[in-house]
Amino acid sequence: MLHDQTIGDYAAGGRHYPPAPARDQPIRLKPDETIYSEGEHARAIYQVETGAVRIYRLTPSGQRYILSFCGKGEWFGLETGNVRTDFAEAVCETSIRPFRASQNTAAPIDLLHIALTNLAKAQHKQLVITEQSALKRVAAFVFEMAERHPGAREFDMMMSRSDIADYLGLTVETVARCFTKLREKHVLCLNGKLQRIVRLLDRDALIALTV
Amino acid sequence: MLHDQTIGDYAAGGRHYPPAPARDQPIRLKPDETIYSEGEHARAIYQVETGAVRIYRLTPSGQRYILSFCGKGEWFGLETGNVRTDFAEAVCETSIRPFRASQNTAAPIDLLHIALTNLAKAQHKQLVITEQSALKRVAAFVFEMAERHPGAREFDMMMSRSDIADYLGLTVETVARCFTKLREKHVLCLNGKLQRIVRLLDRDALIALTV
DNA sequence: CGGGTGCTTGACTAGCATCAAATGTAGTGG
DNA sequence: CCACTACATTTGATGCTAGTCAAGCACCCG
Repeated sequence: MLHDQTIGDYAAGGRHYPPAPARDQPIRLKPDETIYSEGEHARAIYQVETGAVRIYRLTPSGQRYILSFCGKGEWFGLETGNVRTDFAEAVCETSIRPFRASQNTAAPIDLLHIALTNLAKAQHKQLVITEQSALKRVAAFVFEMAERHPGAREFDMMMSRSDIADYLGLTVETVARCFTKLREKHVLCLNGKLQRIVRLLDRDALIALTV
Repeated sequence: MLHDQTIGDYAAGGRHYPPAPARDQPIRLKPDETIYSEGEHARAIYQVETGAVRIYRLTPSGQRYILSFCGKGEWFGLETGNVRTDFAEAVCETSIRPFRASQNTAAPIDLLHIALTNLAKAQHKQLVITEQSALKRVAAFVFEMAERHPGAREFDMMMSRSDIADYLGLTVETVARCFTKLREKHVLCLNGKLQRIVRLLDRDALIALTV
């Protein structure tokens, strides 16, 4: 009976064929609702169906640092051990699907592929962050968000300025200033009461900024 | 015959039981010798036996960014696809052991565990880098190096100042200034003609700096 | 001795954090 | 309908940190 086996267990002893998941019911979440917290026992991994999730840690000094945002189709919650090392929260109205380690039913989840994808994301983020200049980082962020809405004239970032700041290692003020710079350069427009709806005016200029 | 299968192949199609490795002969490397380069076909993963390896990328502007240093026992070279996305070089006299995907012989390699370990490393590094203040970053780096030599009075970092700078997203000058500050604070001594041999004087003070 | 390399130090500057305040929008209650 | 609060974003003024440019030092080797 594998039902109580945790994700961490087969991450640690991954010599075994990954147990097939039992497809659980999707979970609907309100904005800022917690999915799991640091220190908890890791029982499942998740796939985002709609909306977005933020994965973050709190430093000893209480500062929040957002490791990643997960959008539609992306996986999160895979840990090295069987204890959560970070927090997961819904950014907005979100629906996620949990997968637990249980008896073989359907096709097994490709945990290795998920881990490698997340690793590639984390490495790319390292480059973005150290690639100093606040404007570059914000441009890279906007580009990343735009890639999630291919072909759309406009899209909603959904994250607050402080989410973006904690993601990019900047302050809220600096992020706001960068957005106004991007507007002044006619790279994008911001709409919506919270100015989170982006309309890209000059995609090439945006890309040029991230280089 | 799986002999020509690449790492990327079973990373992408990882639903299969990881092929058991053929234990290849160790490779001895001189300082700065290349192990693989961006764009090459990924044929093997490696484990460090002695010495150290730097994994890095070059930005479009030609800047080097070091993603990680791999020390004794650590694995590198596992890619999402079958093409190298980064460079690997020996930092110093180094011996590594390659593992190729070939017919089942010995125990299979736990690729998932390797991927998750590297992911955890990458995430930790994100925190270190965004945790502003050059001194904190350098302190965290020294601590990381010290952890690789538990119980040793002294140890050789082996990396040059510019390696450290490219790893932490700082400049050589800033790194040097931080080391002198650490000396002034009597946290450590530096010995050797290249000032790369560290003697920790106040481990607690070092840890306090990284918080 | 001269040149090369890697580390350190100094002077100056640009860019981001910090502190503070203004703006805009929505919601509440009189 | 308007005053008032609450919240997120934006803007402004100022200081500090790390980057930049430049020079100096220590060591090694031909």
